[in-house]
Amino acid sequence: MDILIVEDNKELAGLLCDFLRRENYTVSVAETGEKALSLYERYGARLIVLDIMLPGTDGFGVCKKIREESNVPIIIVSAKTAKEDKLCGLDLGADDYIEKPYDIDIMMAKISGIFKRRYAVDEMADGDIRINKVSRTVYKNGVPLEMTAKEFDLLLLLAENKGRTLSKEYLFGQVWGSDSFSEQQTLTVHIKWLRQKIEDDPKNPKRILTVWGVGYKYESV
Amino acid sequence: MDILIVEDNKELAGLLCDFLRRENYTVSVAETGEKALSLYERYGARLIVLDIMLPGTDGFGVCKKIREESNVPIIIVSAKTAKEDKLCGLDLGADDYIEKPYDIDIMMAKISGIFKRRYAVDEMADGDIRINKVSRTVYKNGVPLEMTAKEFDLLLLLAENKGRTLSKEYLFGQVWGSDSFSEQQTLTVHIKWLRQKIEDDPKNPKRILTVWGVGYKYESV
DNA sequence: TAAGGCTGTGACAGAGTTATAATATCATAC
DNA sequence: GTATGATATTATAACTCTGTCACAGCCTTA
Repeated sequence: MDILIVEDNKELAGLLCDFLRRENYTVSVAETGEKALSLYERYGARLIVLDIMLPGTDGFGVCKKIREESNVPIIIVSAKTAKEDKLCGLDLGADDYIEKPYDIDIMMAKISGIFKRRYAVDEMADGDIRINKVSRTVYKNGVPLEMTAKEFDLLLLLAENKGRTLSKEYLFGQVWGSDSFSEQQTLTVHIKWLRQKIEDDPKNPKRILTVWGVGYKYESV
Repeated sequence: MDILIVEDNKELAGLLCDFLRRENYTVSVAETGEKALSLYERYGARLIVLDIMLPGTDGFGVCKKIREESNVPIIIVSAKTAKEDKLCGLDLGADDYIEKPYDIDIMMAKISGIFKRRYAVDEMADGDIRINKVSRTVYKNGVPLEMTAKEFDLLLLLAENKGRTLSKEYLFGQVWGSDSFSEQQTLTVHIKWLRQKIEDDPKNPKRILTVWGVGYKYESV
């Protein structure tokens, strides 16, 4: 499981849950401290969003318990805004202390940031293609593809501009870092190699499309 | 170096610096983005406290540059309180975004928390490899491996950035503490020695992988 | 439909990068 | 001062990447 939300306000929990699932995280919700601990015991989590005011064991207690055995990132969320409460939460080992009500975009950004840094995931996905910028690996249906430096740069540039036609001059300038564009062929050859690696049928490219007389564009399958 | 403060307001920087030194952190202050980057390149840091409004390259630029090659914790501190600025900072990979003026106790708690979670971990484990930072020993399937200082530093750096491709320049800068990078070969030779110790089959490395034209990365088996 | 320009393909060689082994230098402890 | 181990350097080998070319095939336009 990716994220465990500990929150007794069902509406709030549901909202965050929806946003997270939309970003493809797997999420569970616990409404009491006890449930949170047992869920964490059984299934673990890669991040915990923890409310302080809970029936039964409160958030501080949950935080303390979890920290006894794990460094899993914990974001405390609370309507308690007193400095003492924040210090208490931080001392107990929470990674962050966010005041209620919070902005959902900020929360999402913090969560995604923790995942990126902690689990080294900075990926863009498009259909069965997944491009991991941090490790510079490309996956197709989960299978890693060996990419050379130039191939990776070229693919990333195209994929980040999905649907947009990029001129050959532009592509060359960005990837080769030069405006000379001496050899037109160089680019077409690299495009060919790229297609051989990521297209199902390199002869009939579906992802990296030629735009005649202009350049190339990346499209979803 | 433990903490790099990037802040052009000398008074503010001095204050934080004093508090931190009282807690026995080693601290440096950079007053511009450029200085920050060159200091980080040369000496590294275990945490960066980064102001946004700086003369020259602003904090966002510094953050971006650093994130291109490192997961070092970054706390952004700024008088800019707009949601967009916060999102921008978080998107660039900052661990936290603290508004100015901030409470020094909260800041100290956050810093100490980051150090505890991130560095006060005596051991890190990854599959059958266990790295003990205190004794500077590496275990493979419980069997201790003799590591030289350089080998250990290199392995730890790679392992702490698991999944992230680290450039040769960065690796050299961090382990050899120099930006000269005079001798490319030095690094490759040490990589080879490392592989001989921790890879099952040093000829077919599965943990320390070459990223052609870029550098190396550590991956779980 | 034919011509001309644009793109795709396969092969190859050279450039550049990395791996390896051997040797030299340095620091440290004895 | 010597022995030892760690580290740096060097030379060479092995390998991968990249750019180039020639030619084939395709698209567009007249």
